[in-house]
Amino acid sequence: MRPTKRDELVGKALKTFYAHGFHATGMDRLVEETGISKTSMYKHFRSKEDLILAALRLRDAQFRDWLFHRMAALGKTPREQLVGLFDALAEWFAEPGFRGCMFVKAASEYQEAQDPIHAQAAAHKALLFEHLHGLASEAGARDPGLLARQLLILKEGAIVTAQIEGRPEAAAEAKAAAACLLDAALAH
Amino acid sequence: MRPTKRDELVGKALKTFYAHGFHATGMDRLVEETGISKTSMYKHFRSKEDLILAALRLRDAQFRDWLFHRMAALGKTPREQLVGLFDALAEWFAEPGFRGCMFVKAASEYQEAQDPIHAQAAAHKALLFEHLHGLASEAGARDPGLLARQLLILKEGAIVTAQIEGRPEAAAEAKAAAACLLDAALAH
DNA sequence: GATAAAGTGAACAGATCGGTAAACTTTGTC
DNA sequence: GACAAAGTTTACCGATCTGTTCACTTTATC
Repeated sequence: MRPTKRDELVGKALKTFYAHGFHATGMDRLVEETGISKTSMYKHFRSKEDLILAALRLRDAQFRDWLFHRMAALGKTPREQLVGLFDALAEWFAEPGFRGCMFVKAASEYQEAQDPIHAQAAAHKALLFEHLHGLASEAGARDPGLLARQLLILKEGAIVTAQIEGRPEAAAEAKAAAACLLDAALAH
Repeated sequence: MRPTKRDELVGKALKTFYAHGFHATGMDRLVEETGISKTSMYKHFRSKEDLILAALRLRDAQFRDWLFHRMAALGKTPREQLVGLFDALAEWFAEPGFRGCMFVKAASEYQEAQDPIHAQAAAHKALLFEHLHGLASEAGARDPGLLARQLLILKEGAIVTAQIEGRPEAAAEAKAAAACLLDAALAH
């Protein structure tokens, strides 16, 4: 099973949505940038919303896969992995195409919590929490749920800061804050 | 000098942009919701972009005014004021119309750093930093710049988290993390 | 009470929006 | 090599987008 046109479409749509936003990207622009006919697009997806949802699913899979593997590579112990989260962020911020978190943008443009697009963004964040919660438990944190949530707050804050202010150093600042939290949560 | 039509327009445009987003809000919708004629709008502002910029200026003034006064009321010492930031956030998150940070949304929809809208969002964040930097200095922090940046990262993360996941508790979680950072930065 | 500023409604550009229709061509499979 | 699936081009639909034009009415001021 080679990559189908459908996969190609979703992949390129993801890039375009990420680079220019959802409302700002029209279907005609996707035709130009992907070289795929509009008729073909609407054979795969009933609506623009469906295409956006597919793009977000792909992004979720790609991002979690990348992040969790990077964290595992950057640290042996659970604690080192949690710190590694912020080293991974630093690598991401340094990439030329970095534009912030796609799910924050999605939830930003589709604000109603009932909206499927917003819901999918929230689901992505929930999956990140699960992973960090597991690591915090393994690390022996006093309150692993709280620690995971606080680390995720630092993560979201660093991403937003890096994007708006163009300050990739936010990753290092968040990392230092995370170390402080870990010291307090893992003291015994 | 009573409130002019212009101020009324900017105020109502601000609410509509905040509730529904920038690209998703057309000028015709603003005509409906404000009751102000389109002709009149374009007499005050040459373009939609100019109106957005005016709305963001108003938001910046309103938000900083509210936040800094709330922080001052919630704490006497500089340290208490910095903690109060997160109590103020909790109050904001509990408001019915809470939709996250307007400037994050603006920078999200207008991603190019050169874009005037994006630049204005960044300017707002810089003003927040200035204020916190001053307080951190007064509090006697070892590295007041770093502390201010870390507290702002917590603030941005809490806002994004509260909005996407609908979890206003993020304010309290960020507050606990901030207390940990303050303990470490102010130890002598 | 005349005058000018400010605001109004309605119609209209020209472009773009999401989405569809019909007729045709490529591609892979048995 | 027949046949179906998948993809193509082209034109089109009605709605909406930002922005303009024009003729008219309200409002405040001296």
